[in-house]
Amino acid sequence: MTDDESRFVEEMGQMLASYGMTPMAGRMWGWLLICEPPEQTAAEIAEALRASRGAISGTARLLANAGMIQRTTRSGDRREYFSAPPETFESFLQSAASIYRRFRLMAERGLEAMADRPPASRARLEEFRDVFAFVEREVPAVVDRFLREGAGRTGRKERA
Amino acid sequence: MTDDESRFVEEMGQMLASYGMTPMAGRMWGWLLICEPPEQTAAEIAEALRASRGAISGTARLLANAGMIQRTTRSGDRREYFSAPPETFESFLQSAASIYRRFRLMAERGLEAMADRPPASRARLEEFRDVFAFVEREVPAVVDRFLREGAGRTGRKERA
DNA sequence: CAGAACATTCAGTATTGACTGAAACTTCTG
DNA sequence: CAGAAGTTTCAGTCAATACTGAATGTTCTG
Repeated sequence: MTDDESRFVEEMGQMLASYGMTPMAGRMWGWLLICEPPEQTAAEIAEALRASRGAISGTARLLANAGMIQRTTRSGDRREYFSAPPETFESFLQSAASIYRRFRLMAERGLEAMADRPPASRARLEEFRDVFAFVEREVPAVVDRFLREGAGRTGRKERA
Repeated sequence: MTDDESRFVEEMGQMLASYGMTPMAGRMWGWLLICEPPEQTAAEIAEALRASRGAISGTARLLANAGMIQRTTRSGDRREYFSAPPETFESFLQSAASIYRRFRLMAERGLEAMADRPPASRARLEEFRDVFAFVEREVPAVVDRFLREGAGRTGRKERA
């Protein structure tokens, strides 16, 4: 790993950490975005990032749950391979969009909590809920539109 | 504050904390979404949340920077009033959308770091950049569309 | 300008939580 | 089935950081 690459990996670590993930999650994702070959074993990643196997294991699960990486296996090989292919960007975006859903649901819980308050008091939270409900509906549509409009432009394989 | 309201405030604290803000930021925002009157002084907030003045001060700046609350003053009153009116939801969304920009910029930094690598190796990051650039462009448009389409529906004052 | 009312800063404390590394577990090979 | 190769779990350590509260700074009033 060159110095520039190492800096990129480290900055990605800080960035994802600033959004509530762990630094290691950012480092691992960053590394999988630039590494060669694109598929790496846990051991390779641990060595590249100079991290423990335990950290890689936990972080891999976190990233996979967020839809940010892919785990693949090969027959006759006990090892697991991790990668961050283009498909994961979209699933990451879609899972990121679920944040809007969480906010809307929170607003609805709040409205239940203040069920017996006058309408004027509730108006703020109702508006809050409406704004987020709208974005929650529209963002997935934006990502889908990229898949259709943008697919050819970047030479990516068309899907579905 | 009723038990239900207190639970809402606390859950909002946990939720924003999970996205990299402080629990206090979430509590304060949550409280400002449901409190009566909608505008509250630092002293009132500190008492409601049973937090120190110092915490309120720092958190208020954080939330104001993120566009999530408004600070207002009144002539002949040294105190500052905090509130979370509907306008702030949109500015919050817009600042949330800037996250896509950060990701795109990060991809571009990464591409610089691997400038002398073969095109096949760079393809992943290029795709990454393209996806996020697309969403970065489109999400503000979604929010704007809400402002136009949704304004009447929720009885909110039309703007601009 | 003195003093009161409020806001901010910051050093210190307590808590949280990220990471390590050894032990336990799983899965494949001969 | 024994052993090897790999992965996951988890108790413990250490660093990061959220919050407190006293001291400092600021702004308005008489």
